[in-house]
Amino acid sequence: MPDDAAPEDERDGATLSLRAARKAENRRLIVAAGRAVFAEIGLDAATVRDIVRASGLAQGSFYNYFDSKEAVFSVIVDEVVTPIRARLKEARAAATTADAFIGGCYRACVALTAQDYAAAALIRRNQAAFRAAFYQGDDLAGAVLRELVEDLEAAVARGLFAPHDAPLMAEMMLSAGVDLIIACLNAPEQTERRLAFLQTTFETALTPSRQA
Amino acid sequence: MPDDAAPEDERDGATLSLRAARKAENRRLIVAAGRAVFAEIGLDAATVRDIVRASGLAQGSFYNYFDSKEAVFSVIVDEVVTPIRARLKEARAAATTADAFIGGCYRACVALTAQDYAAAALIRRNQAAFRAAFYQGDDLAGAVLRELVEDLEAAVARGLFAPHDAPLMAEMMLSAGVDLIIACLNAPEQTERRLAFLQTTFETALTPSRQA
DNA sequence: TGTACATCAGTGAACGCGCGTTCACTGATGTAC
DNA sequence: TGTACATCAGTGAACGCGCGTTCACTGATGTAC
Repeated sequence: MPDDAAPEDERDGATLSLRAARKAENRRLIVAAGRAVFAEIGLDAATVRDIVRASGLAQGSFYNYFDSKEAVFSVIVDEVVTPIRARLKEARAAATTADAFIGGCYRACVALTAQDYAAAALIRRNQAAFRAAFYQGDDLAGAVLRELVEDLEAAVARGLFAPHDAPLMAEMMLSAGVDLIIACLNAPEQTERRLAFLQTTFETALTPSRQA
Repeated sequence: MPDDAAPEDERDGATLSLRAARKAENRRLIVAAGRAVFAEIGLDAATVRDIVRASGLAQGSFYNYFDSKEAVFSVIVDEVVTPIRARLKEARAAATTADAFIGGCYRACVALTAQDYAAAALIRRNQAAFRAAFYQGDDLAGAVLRELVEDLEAAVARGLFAPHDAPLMAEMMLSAGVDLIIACLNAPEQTERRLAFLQTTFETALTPSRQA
């Protein structure tokens, strides 16, 4: 059974041996091929052979790196989610107003769509898998939801938002974020309108007392 | 090519001939089998043979009724969406307060989950397909979104809600409805909490002036 | 440094399998008289 | 009503295909001396 985690052949900071470098490179090829295939036809429809063909390697090589297409997909989900997660945390930590908190989150989503089209297309084509990844609490992707809950509660504590059901609010905001990414990919010209709508709606919902 | 629409062999209200009755019955068997299979393993993973096996018919019979599993799925989507659509329209038409409008919609979603477990499980397992069906504007399923937009705009006109971006609000409410159905299937004990949250949140967002 | 052997990932043909779809045949149902 | 023929949906074996996975073989890389 191959190790599905990142290879750690680089013996303590030394440069990689030729062999280890090749392994790392081939692994990258397979993951990149998986990204392309999953973005185009989705996890369910994709086959191991599709990925192998797209990678340019021989059929048999795949199993030196992964046990299944699902293992590849899981690596890709982590790669896509990690930067989003970082940017979201950052945006909320910097927020001193409700406006900045909400707008920062959604602007980060839009930025992803603009900067990494492939990742956004991947999310669109594998919506259910990404939603599940975001919602399940245990792994890295689930952390996105967990951290949003924490940040919402902290924001309530320091008076940024009115008290509310933070776990459910977080789910709703996250779901709206996924919808936003997909919608902006399908109709980029509506991006600003959507951002404005989300900002107004969640601000109104989260700070009812300040509204007209 | 078989007709994928409902069979109309019943010559103008006369009782069905034996043959036509058998055809109708077999068609029903295939659709019912499709419901079970799609709910369990999803459209993508399902095969024509899975459906045939579940129906009890012979392999070859399938193609007397449908061209593909997708054709079966599309019939099922219509069957599931039609009653939801009717109940939603009804609930909103009867609403004289913002509360009743919002609560009525989501209570209708929950009622579906409670009364037709199979349909809810089908939506959960085929989330992407149902979301797409709800969002695309042309067919029956797309009508759900269209009608919600109309009803929101009418509600604004008669002063029930404050003015807002109705098309985007409708999308968000619909998305939250799908999430609600799935969440209530996964954790029925949270149903009331979720209903209360949606009601509070959307009422606050839609009638900001009346909030504390 | 050079040589000889050990290691290990790459290769692609080959396996068995389940798939979608077809089609000649059957037999029940419908029709004409 | 009864009989003879026409119609048409049901049947399941059979087809070719692409799939996941394996494995004996190769040859480049690494190691020992």
